Amino acid sequence: MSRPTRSCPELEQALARLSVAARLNPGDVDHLRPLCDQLETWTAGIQVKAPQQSDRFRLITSGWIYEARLLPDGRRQIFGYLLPGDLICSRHGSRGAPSVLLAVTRVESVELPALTATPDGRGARLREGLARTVARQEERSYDALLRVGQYTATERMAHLVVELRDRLMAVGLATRESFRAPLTQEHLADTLGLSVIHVNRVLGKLREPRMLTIKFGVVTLLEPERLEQLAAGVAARTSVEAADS
Amino acid sequence: MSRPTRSCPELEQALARLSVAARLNPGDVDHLRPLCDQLETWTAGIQVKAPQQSDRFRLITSGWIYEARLLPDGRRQIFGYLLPGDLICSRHGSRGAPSVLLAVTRVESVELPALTATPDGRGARLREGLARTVARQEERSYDALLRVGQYTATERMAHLVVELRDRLMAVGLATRESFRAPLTQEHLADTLGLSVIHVNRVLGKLREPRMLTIKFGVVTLLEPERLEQLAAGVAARTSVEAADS
DNA sequence: CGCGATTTTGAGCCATGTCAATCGGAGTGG
DNA sequence: CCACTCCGATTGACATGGCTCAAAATCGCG
Repeated sequence: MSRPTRSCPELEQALARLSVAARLNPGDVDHLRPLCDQLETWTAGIQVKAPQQSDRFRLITSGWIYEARLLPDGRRQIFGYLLPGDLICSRHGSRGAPSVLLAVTRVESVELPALTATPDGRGARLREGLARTVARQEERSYDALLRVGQYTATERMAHLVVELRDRLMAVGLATRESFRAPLTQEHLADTLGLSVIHVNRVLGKLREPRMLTIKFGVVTLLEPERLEQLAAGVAARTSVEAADS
Repeated sequence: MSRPTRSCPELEQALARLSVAARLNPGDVDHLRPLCDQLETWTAGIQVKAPQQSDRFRLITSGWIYEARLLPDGRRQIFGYLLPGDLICSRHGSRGAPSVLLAVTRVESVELPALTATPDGRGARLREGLARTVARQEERSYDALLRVGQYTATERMAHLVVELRDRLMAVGLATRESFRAPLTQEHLADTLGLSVIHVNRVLGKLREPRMLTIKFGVVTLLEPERLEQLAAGVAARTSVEAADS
């Protein structure tokens, strides 16, 4: 649970992604790496505890987490996913009404060191970078709101798939056309504000014209361009119907 | 545009609300008040510019603003509203894709002073308080996401009305049963992810059983309890239909 | 009084939801 | 290796919430 972490590809990828998102320079990353010694692992389906202190962060090195709020009658809204390279911080789980973090798969993470102020300004720089990264993560809720509030079911699906692809591409876990995703159609439904059955139909409608397939946890964007257009909300509604006729 | 502000009830209310949200103590408020000298006003319908620097804040003393993203084909998602006592900061308008702040009514605001570190820790305390307040404001996007993703049209309306009432009550601009809101049904529609016409129907369905009326910009919660239940997502779907039969 | 913006109403349709059943793969125990 | 089971994906029939179009009524305002 707290064994010193040997350098491993997952950690490197996560740090690389973090350094981009937080605009760190290589020196800062090198400084950070040996200090990431608090490894923690969660098994699939378990609830993930965010750090208590608001200034501590865990960096996900592998696995998927979703954040959601549950209603008493069983409805569930998934707010979004935390992927390798993302940060878990105390803010998660305290969005007005309580929300929960749940591991979709087995998840590994390292705790970033406490950022004490240093004379060379590195501490402040890191702190600021992490804050920016967390802010970016939170901004995704606005994308999600637009998606659910204004998009059609097909557009929503495209939007989500493109978002996940772009984020995974940044950590080297996706190409422009494909990535692995441990999501069931129920996850997709609760993320997009649709019923499971309608998600299935939408997937069928995107599969026929060979635009998108989701099979065995593998997402394949057969026509990335079309999907990106759909995701941007600029594709005429008709372009989908035209395709499958 | 930059005349010294005389003490006025609006400013006092806004400061009072801020002091609660940011957990300031009276001394801090007294310290802040005379420094709020940069008054700025926007007229209804105009775009509101957020402060450039990320550490500067404007406190709204009167008026309503909405934040939205616009799609090329005319669709619009309203993310939420900024009310008296809320803070405008640089983060607004930069949520991934660009979003805009638009004044619903005439809006007045004051710029809070720059927060320099002080020996007595007041600067740091204020800074932290403001950050917490902004964070709280942003958390509302998660409420909105749940609302649009999982709630029925009726529940969405109740949820929004209750949210606005609660926030306005905190600044003394609402009672438990009523408040003034400068929103058209089109605003409501774009906030709730519904069509204008359906908003109208929902309002009709809430008006008949005398639960809620929106008329002349005045929102009246005739049955606050029922609406609060609807807003919490715990009211059986049937309770509404039962009521209007 | 007349005009534009907003609200209201009606008819009809489509997207999406519900219910129920089947199918398929993955694991498990015999 | 097979039967069983469970979970997720798929399909069909059907119901309905919410959308579109069109038009009338109402309000706010000059």
